Amino acid sequence: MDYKKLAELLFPNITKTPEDYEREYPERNLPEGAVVTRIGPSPTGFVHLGNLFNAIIGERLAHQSGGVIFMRIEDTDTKREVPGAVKILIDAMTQFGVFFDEGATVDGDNGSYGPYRQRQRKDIYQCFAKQLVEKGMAYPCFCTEEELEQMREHQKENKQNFGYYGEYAKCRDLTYEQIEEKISSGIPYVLRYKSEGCSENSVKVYDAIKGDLEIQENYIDLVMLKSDGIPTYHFAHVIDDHLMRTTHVIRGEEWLPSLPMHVQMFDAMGWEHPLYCHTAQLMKMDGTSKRKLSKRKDPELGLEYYDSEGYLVETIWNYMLTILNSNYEEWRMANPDAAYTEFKFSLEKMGSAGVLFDLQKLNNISKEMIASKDAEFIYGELLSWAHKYDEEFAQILEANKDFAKGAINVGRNGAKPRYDLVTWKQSREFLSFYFDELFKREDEFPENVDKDTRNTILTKYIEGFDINDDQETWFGKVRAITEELGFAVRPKDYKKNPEMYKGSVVDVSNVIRVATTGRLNSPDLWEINQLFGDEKVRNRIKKAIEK
RNA sequence: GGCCCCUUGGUCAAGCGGUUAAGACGGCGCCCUCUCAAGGCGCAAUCAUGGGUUCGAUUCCCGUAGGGGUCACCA
Repeated sequence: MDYKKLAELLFPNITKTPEDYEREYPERNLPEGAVVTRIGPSPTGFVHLGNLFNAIIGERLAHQSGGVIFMRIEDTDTKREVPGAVKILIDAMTQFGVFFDEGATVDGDNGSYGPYRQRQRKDIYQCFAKQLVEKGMAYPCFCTEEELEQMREHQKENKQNFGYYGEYAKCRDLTYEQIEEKISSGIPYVLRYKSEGCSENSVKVYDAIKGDLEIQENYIDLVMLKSDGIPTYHFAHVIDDHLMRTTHVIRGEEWLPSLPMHVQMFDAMGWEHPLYCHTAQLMKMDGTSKRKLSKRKDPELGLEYYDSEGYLVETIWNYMLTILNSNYEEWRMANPDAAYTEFKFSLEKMGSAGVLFDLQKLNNISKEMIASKDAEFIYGELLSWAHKYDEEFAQILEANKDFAKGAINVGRNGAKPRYDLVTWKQSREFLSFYFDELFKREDEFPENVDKDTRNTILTKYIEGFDINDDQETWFGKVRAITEELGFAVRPKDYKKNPEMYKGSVVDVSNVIRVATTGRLNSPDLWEINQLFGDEKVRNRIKKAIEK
């Protein structure tokens, strides 16, 4: 077989040579040890946690080493492409704090190793494919979907390994004449790599996360180019990451099974493969077993979820870094105020087992993060969240700017600040009672205080109320009412001798609390009163007194 | 079914041949306390399993089980 002739038949329009591209995309001029990596999302319009997970690893690795991270759009599957997905992708990454040095942008490219959209790289792939055909290492395959389906059925029945290989690789030994005839009669074909591998052999590959891997050699004649001339992931990965001079390939471990194909292809091209970093999958508890997070079942897989719940980007990063690097949490405790960029991220500290996504832990980090911010900042973030998700609340926040900041700050001035706010969505609920527009009685008055007594408490309270009282004086008055009405001033006394009292100061203050805040649980009442001012306090109490 | 990856408390995990097997989240209890949040103190809870190697295995090797992934002209 004259492979040169076959190559010309298959790729008559390809005139550039691999050498041309090697010259066009030279080695990068970067400092020693600089990491070049990328994220390669498909433009499906859905940006999930896994994308962010891997992007964060890449971002840290690249930027802490003086390297480069770029975005390459893997749009080889036209069927799955969603219009506008690139913008969604870039916006999401930007929003979550991942910035790229080069790569695809909304309306083009930025960088000298492009194009960064794989469909635009068709000629490049074909050039290298042509070279492989010339060397007799790739061949056209005319098998139809039905034939392949039958092949799989047959293999299944006979308990053989699935795939296009050996005796099943029917198109492998087609003559030039046969190929020419099929092509001239317009039969579609794919280009397959002619694998010389054998399932008996194994190859060793070092993975920066998993360690030494011993994997079965690839013996399948994988598809390099689909019938439309666009490459499959496998071929595109090899060509792109070589030409774009990627040093680290960070991707999910679902790629592990095809790793043999990739190293085989790199060998075939005569190139060194990049350092592979296969990350563990994000899991979720489902009943009693762990499972991979699923796009359909788990809303928290979509990045959109974290935005709508209202988490700080910083919180997400802190959580991600704690599950990504086992020593991050320790470092964070030692350096509570340091920026995460000061942490030295390392691949060695990454776990290789699947990680269960822990919302409680995330919330804990979020709580602490918000507690460390000042009211001005919190107000700003809360407001921009509200503009996006709850315009009514946004209007209220804007109309009561200083009051809102005061509400945020209740209980946060002392040495032990409150940790009330977890997410913006939750904050909206938590803070709602401060605002008359949103105020409503959410909890019932204490049951052991009858209606008349309750009204008496509230009436006496409002009679003696003076906004200028300091906290001690104010509570002294509550105590006085407590005593006067036959309640125990000290809760312990009531506990010891419940028959001697109607209740305790707890009940009395809870009556006042529910009247003031609509809730049985609230931050310090005196502080709330100070924020409210005389009129508002009196109004709330008056409204609570039932005739 | 083949192949591959993974396995320390409920969760994230430290450990890298000899430890009372860290720490964090969560849970529980106590303290503080007018409620809640926070805080302080404490408690419970882990080496999947069987065989080796070794004076000694959570740690090294092999098997088994369990979990996960993957076997497309999807990535």
